[in-house]
Amino acid sequence: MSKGEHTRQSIIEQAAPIFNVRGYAGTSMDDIVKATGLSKGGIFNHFGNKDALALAAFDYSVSLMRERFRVLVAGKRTTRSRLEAMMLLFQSLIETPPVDGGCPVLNTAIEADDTHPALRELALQVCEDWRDFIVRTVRKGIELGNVLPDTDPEGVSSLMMAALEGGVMVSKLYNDANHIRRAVAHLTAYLDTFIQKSESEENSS
Amino acid sequence: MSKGEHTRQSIIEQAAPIFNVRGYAGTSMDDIVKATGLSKGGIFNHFGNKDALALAAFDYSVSLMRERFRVLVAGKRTTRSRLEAMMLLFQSLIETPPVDGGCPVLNTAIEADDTHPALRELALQVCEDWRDFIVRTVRKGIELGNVLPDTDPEGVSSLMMAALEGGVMVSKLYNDANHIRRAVAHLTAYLDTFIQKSESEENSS
Amino acid sequence: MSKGEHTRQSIIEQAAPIFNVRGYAGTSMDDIVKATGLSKGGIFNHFGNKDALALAAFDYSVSLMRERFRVLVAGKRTTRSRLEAMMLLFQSLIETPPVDGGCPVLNTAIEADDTHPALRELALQVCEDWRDFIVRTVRKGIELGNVLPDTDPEGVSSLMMAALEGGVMVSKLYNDANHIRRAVAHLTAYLDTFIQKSESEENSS
Amino acid sequence: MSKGEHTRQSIIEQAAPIFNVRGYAGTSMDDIVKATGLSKGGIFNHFGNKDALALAAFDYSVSLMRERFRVLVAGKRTTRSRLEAMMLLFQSLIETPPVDGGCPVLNTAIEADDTHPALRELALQVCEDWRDFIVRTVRKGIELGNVLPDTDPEGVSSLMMAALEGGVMVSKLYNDANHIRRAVAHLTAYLDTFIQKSESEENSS
DNA sequence: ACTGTCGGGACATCCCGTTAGT
DNA sequence: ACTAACGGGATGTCCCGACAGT
Repeated sequence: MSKGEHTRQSIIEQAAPIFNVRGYAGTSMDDIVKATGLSKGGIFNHFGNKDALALAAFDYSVSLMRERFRVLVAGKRTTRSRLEAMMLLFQSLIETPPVDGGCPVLNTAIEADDTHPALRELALQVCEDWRDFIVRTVRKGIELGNVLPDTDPEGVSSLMMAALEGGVMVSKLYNDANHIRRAVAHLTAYLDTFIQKSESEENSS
Repeated sequence: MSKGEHTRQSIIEQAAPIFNVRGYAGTSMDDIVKATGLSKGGIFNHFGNKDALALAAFDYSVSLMRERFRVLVAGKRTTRSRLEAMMLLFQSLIETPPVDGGCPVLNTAIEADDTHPALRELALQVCEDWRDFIVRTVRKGIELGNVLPDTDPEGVSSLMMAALEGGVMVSKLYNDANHIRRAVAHLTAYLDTFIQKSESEENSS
Repeated sequence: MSKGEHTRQSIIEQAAPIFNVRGYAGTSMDDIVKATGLSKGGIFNHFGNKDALALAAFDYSVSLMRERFRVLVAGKRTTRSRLEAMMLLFQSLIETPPVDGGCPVLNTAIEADDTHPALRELALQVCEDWRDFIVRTVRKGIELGNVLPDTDPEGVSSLMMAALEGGVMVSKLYNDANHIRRAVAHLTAYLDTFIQKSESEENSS
Repeated sequence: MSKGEHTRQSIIEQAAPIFNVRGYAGTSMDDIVKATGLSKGGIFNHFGNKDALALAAFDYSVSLMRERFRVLVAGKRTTRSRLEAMMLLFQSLIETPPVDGGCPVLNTAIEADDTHPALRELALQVCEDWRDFIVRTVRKGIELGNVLPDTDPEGVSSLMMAALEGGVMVSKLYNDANHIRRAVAHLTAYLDTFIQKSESEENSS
């Protein structure tokens, strides 16, 4: 990585938590200047404007979540364990946050949905990835016969995303991890209502 | 209502959706000036600063939700119907929004939790009221024998708040009411797992 | 005094120390509103604008000094005692201030001399009255033979005014009455250099 | 001097007389903007806020007086000539002002003593320097035997500062240099009452 | 005579982005 | 690639004064 790219990456890494905590409108370029120690020009060299930086920072925050998810889901083959990995991802957002400020998708969706199309689009994309993961996992379970055939994958994914993102919001508001934990506990129990108890690793190869 | 109070109320009513859509940091006093047609001096006469106006606007947005909830819960005596009223409240936020911009508690919690203690406190208060309603409703059901005695009221309330607020967020992000509807559908089914089927109005008098 | 006049006077009395402490530019009409408990309109009823109030307040502050001087000089017939009364007036400004903020003439002269002709004129008028008192007192002493005939009344008055106003300034800056006391002590000794020791009351009738 | 420093210095030099004439509260940043031709952003780049600029402007005005005093006192070894240099400094403030608006210490002390601790402190510091010069000069004279041993250095310094600052005020108010001249004339004569007539240069080496 | 309400503009400060210079 | 310096405009707040109503 060239020196310039290194600087660029460093800016992103330092900007990400700031945007995630204060929001797009609540963050000024000067905040980034102070955090990075660079000058204004130095930052604008890498990002044409505040928007471009915010987008990159969002991407970075999301990449931290993706990486964490990759680890959590590694080796998980069963429907249940894969869906549980997703739950643990969100629970870990509260318990051992990869970025300050909670879930970037949640934060960005809430701030940007009516005001900032570009950011909104990004958040939507990530959310869609997660929903897609759930939908595909459930579908595959159905195909494999581990999941009750009349299970609605869309219903499961909507519920999970809602309960997990909502759990993050409530836990952050109360500063109490129990809320997300209870949501996860419920979802875990919920899995049993449509996943066969006999499911085992060999099912999914 | 005196003329001044009328103006004040009018400012609040016009400011509420603006704050709810753009957020606190994303809303400028000039936005309010333009929306109300008043001058800056005229607005600062009623609200000492932006904070005071934002707080009042939040209160107003919440009052609209409270009023809607009051209607939804009116005459509802059973545990199930009362909890369903709460779900319908959030579902209606998407289907027939009382204020533009989604749930003010969600929006405010997300923006303010790390940056604006006064707003955060207000959001927390409202969230606590809702949680309290759920907890008390479940407890009463247990006392009356309609609800399975080992049901955890805190667990129910955390799950419901998470799934409903999260459902609002996801539905707004996708601009698709189906997500909150699916969350509500699940919760409705979930009620059956701890509420006696035989529950009827005469139980709670 | 009618009710209106009473209110007017009350406003003046409460505005005077505020203007004297914070200066004309540093005082806002809202400061006066807060201090009086009246509304803005109530004040503008009595004073067409901020200027008019400031002028009246200055006059009032000066009147307090005049009254105090009247008491100090009462019955004083000799050249020395009359000049000493003037010194005690300024010393008392520090030791037992009739208005907060020091000498209104000094304050107003400093702030207004280059910026506010009306206020400047007022301050100049009062200063001239004091100088005039000194000049006439010395002249009369010369006429009566108590004061050395080659004494320069203008010189005495310029020195006294300078040393007294300057003494007030230095004492206020240091918050230490000793500076004005030392200036007065010097002036008192200075009087002996041109006033006959044998001067006694019968000289001035 | 770098370009930035040059600009900064230029701002100070143009701001100093404005602050000295109109006072801190009476001067707006726009006044500075107009005087310098710079934009607001350009000025705030060099001074974080109005206070910082006012402080720097005060320092600059004082530095002009210090430089003038340095010239006046250069080569002056006798008690009398050194004290006379101080008098001439203040007299020159009226006759050939280094900054518009009179003595910055006087102006600042009057405006700031009850309202602006930082400015007050600065003014006090400078005043203390001057007083200290007088006290030390007189003390040295006593040690050298040129000054009457029972002379009170504190008394001399308080009187001189009072008469000189007060003289500046009166002369500015009347727009007539005679007042400060008369005060200086008196002080000059006053020196003879405690300084030996035979004092000559060889006394102080 | 006094209050309540409001307009219009000023004020200090912040903010995004650009440019010259190295 | 990075800094220093700056412009131009927006932002929250203050401030003087006006006016309607009582």
